[in-house]
This record gives sequence, structure tokens and C-alpha cells, in this order.
Amino acid sequence: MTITQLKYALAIAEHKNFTKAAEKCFVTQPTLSTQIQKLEDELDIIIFDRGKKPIELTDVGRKIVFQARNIVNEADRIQDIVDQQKGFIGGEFRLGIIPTVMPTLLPMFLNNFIKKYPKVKLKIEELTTEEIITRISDGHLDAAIASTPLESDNIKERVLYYEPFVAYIPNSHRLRDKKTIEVSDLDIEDMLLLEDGHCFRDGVINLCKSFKNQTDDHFQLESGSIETLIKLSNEGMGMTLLPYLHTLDVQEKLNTNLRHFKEPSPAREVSIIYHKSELKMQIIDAMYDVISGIIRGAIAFQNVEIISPISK
Amino acid sequence: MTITQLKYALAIAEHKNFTKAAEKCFVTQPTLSTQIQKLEDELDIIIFDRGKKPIELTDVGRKIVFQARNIVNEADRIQDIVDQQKGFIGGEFRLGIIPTVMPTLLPMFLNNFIKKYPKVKLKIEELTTEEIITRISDGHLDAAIASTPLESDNIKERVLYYEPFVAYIPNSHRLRDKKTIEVSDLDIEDMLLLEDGHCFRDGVINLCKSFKNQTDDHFQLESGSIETLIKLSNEGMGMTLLPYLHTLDVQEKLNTNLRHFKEPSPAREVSIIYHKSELKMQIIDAMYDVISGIIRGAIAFQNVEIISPISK
DNA sequence: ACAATTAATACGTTTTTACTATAGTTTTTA
DNA sequence: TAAAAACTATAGTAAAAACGTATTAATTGT
Repeated sequence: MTITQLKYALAIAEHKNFTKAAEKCFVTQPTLSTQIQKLEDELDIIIFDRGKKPIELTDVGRKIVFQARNIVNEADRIQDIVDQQKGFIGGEFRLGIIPTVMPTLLPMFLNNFIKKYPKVKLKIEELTTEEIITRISDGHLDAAIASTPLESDNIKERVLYYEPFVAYIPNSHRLRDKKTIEVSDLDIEDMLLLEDGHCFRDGVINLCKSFKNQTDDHFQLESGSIETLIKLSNEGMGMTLLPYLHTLDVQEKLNTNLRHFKEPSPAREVSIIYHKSELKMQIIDAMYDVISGIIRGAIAFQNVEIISPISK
Repeated sequence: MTITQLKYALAIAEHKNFTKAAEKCFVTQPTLSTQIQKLEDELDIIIFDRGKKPIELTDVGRKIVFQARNIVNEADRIQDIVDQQKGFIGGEFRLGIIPTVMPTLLPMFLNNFIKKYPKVKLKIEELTTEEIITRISDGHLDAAIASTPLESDNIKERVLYYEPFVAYIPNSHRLRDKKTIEVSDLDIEDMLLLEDGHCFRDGVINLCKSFKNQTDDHFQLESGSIETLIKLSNEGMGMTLLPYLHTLDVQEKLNTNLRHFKEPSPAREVSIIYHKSELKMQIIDAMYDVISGIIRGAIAFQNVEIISPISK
């Protein structure tokens, strides 16, 4: 049994196809065939059921592959240890970011980060929290930036900042004349929300729920981007809530539409999250340092109340 | 990097000597030399400092070897999974047993176990609790039978039975006429104890301490075996405490010297313990079943108070 | 039934692994 | 302190393993 064979088995389990797996492993398909056969022979069990199309794992095969994942992960950490020793911060680093954080946070730290750590090959993807959790768990992402706490077993969280909710209140709205908003002012019925799947949407719903026992899920307008929410709001479709960093982008003439919450302001917790195995921890540490250094200048709220990002 | 190379590195780290490590790996010394060089080249670090005699690990080397241990352990579990699938209970199984359990428990279950699982090659060693903890942690033991709780981080415990302490009181002892003993009757000053290192000794000391604030460690007589304790006691050197199973061996004519404690009787907890990685869990399960099946006929106390086996 | 897809097999080549023999060092012993 | 012993590194070689190309075999979809 070799680590290579285990990697091959993992690739096949993932792609359910020898040929594609072979490509991903940068070898030919016969190489995979023979190596998997050798592994199966040595263990004297069948890992893959080639009878079915696409290929399926046998019961033992599933356990073997699960354990192979552990072994390969642990093996990858050897390189990690070496990198740490050499003070080397580099290699591929796959980062997921949730949609409501992406456009504001990414421009703030990206330049800074790639300048400071030019050897890191960043691969950034915009993903929902749910997708992020899946991909961190199965090793397709090294880390992600998401709203926390997530209460996910094999994922660790490290808080980057607390980002208050800010109300965006258009002309002629009933709350227009208030200087500061209170949570009890909110009515989910005239609140513009992001479409389903965004954790910021869930946060807002939780916030409103916490004061009104609103369980009716019948809302009128939903959008995929915060920019759209603002435009819809300007059209008089209702008020909305924005994450604080987004308000820095709001055009000056619309600035008057913003209302901060009375302290303790409701806020979302934004964290860098990663697998509990702590693979590539040096890069995660580096990214944490860069982001929290930058954010310190941008957000300086102390008195906040954290709103859960998980729909309940 | 191959699993084989990691195993070689582990062997060298353990023996601090290429030649001996090569023997343990069943290869020649040059094979080890070249493979370790290949590993070091690939990682571009030095693992072993050959400058010192005996060989020492470098700082990174220590971390690499630690991680190698993890990887090799995880890799071993592949065979475990296969064995489990096949319902195969076999292979080498290294079991440690503390001295005060060995002579009574081992004869009770050994025959039974090797008859039921003839393919398991048992290697049993009598070891102190301290030695057992070290050897389970570093993988030299697969499991052990010891008195618990141990509060050791990477060791799991599964209770086999509770074994009450029984007082052995010779003729003309001040407690001779009592039908049942109470903990408050005990005086550590006239108690015969096992020599240092035995957890049963620590248990007895804890028991006495719990009633008298006795911190003076000056005892007069100490012995290495419970048999000797009984003989010393018969010579009038004082009373002593025995684990219940030992009292079943006491000759009939000396039976009259035994006094049970008033319930709840002080007792030690005896468990099968193993590494948290749960390697060879099928065999551990099998052994648990055999022992607890046998012990059910021998010990049937319900009302006990557990005494810690750790000196405090 | 035929084309397309995909895994297995046959076979040659390259790479890797491990062996024997031996050289080069350091440590121990006389 | 010189000789012996212990130990690791290196060279060369044989065996085994890994991988590639070419091809066959089996299955699926049209």
C-alpha cells in the first residue's frame, strides 16, 4: 500500500470514473487500473464496484476511501511542517468567500496579501456558506471567509471582525425621520431581503424574529445582490439592511439614507474558517494577520450583539 | 515520500541507530541510509543529526517523526478496516497488565481467549501503570489492563469491573474482632504496602488519606508482591489490603483473616485501556467481551466507592 | 447494430528499491 | 595512542515496481 495508490483511489472515488481520475492524477488510465488492482489484491477486498455505471464504492470501499482521505491529509502535513520550518508561505491556497463579504472585503486585502506573500497562488471562489462547509470538509477548500458561528463539527473558526447591520431607509419611509434605529422598529414585512441561500438573509430574518414571532415566510421581493437591494429600496419598495462595510461604498448623495442602530448594534461575526486538521495553517495565519490588520482601520465598533447566520 | 520511508524514519528515531533500525525493518542498513536520504532530499531538510552519537533528531526532524507516527498509525487502520470487514480477529496483539491484576485475572481469561480467538498472537507484559501509559502512547502496546481513571489525554478507558478492597487482618490485630471494616478504622501506620510504583499502593494511600490527613510518607515495610504482604502480615507485621480477586486465592485456613468493608465498599476500577486512535479495536472488543463475561461470575458487587489509582 | 465510452490487459521502458561490497568516520578499547 | 570495533555513506548491480503505449473487451447510448 502506497500513498500514491491511496491518492488514486481518492480520485476515482471522487470522479466515479477511471479516465477522469487518471487525468487529475496526471497519469494514464491503465496506470490507475493496475495500481488500484494491486491495492485491492494486497488488501484482498474489492474497493470499487465496476459493475455499476457510474462506478460505485463497495461498503468496505467507502470505509477505505474515508481512511485514505485521513492518511493523505496527514501526509500533506509533512510538507506543511517543512514549509513552516523554512518560513515559506506559498503554494496553492483555495479560499471560499460568501457573496455578501466578497465585494467589500476582497478589494481591501487582496492586493496587500499578494504583495506580502507573492508565492501563494490564491484561488478564490464565491460560494454560499453551505457550499463552503461541504468543500472545507472534503478538502476542496483550504479556508473560507464566512459569517459565524456555524457549529460545524470539523470546521474551526477564527473571528476576523464584527460587522454591524446598518439600515438603509429610502425617502418617505415610516422610519425615515429616526436618527438611530432600534431592532424593535424592524418589520420583516417591509424589509427587502436577499434571495434564499444567503446567510446575510438568514441573519436579517433572525434579527427580526428576535422581536416579532414572525414565522411566515411569504416575502414579496428578493434579490441576489446588495446593490440591487439598494436600488429597489430607492424605488420605494421598502427599507433594507446592509452590512457595515457595504455602506462605505454607498454613493455620497445616498448617504443620507443610512441609519445606524442604537448600541448594542446588531452585527454579524465574520471569520476565517478552516478544517480542524489545520492544514496550511501558516497561510491561514498570514491571511488572518493581513485581514485583521486592515479591518482594524475600517471597523471600530465595540458594543455589538452578534446575530446568528444560520436559519433556524 | 512513501509510507515505507516514514516507517524507516520512525525506526531510526526510536533506536537512534541506523543499523539496529534496519534489522527491525528487515532490510539492510544501506537501504535505510539511502531511503532516508531520499526523503530528506525530497523535503529538502535534515531529519537526523548524524553529527551526534547516538544520532539525534533535528528540530524539524522531531516534528516530521511525530507526524510520521500519525501517518503510519492511520495507514495501519486500513488493515484494521479490512479485518473488520472480514470478521477476522487476528494478528499480533500486545497487551500490558499491571502487576496486581496479572496473577489473578490472566489465568481466568487467557485460556478462554486463545481458544476463542486462536489467530490472535498475544504478547503479554507485566508493566506498571506509568510504563503502560508511555507504551500505549508511543504505539508499543495495543492495549492494557490497568486501574482507572487515569486522566491521560490520548488514552481511552473501558471499565471491565470494580474490584473491592478486602482487609487482611492477622491474629491479635486491634481490628481482628470486627466483622466488617470501615474506612475510618484504617491507619496507614500499621498498613503493609506494596513498594513504590504500584498503583494499588497509591489506591490504598488515597483511601487512608481520605480519612486521615496523612502526608507523612515514612512507612516501615514495603513489598513487591501481594503474596509477600500476606506472609508479612501473618508474621504480625500489621494488616494489609488485598484486591478482591486475590482473596479467592487465599488458602482456606487463612480465610478467617479476611474482613470485607462495610458498603459502599472502597474499590478499584479495572479497565481495558487503549490509544484514542482505536487501532485493533476488534481485538480490544473481543477481549473486553471475554473478560467481562468471565468476571460477571466472579465479582458481583454493586455498592462500591471508587478509589483513584493515581498518587496525588 | 454501430459508434462512443470506458475499463482491463499485454508488453516494453524507465524508475525505484534493495542488495552486496566497501570505503570513510567516529568511538571504544587495549 | 594505535588498533579494533561500531557505525554510516557510497558504488555498483539485480530485482521489482511504476508507468507508458497499444490494444482488447465490455458496456452504454443512439
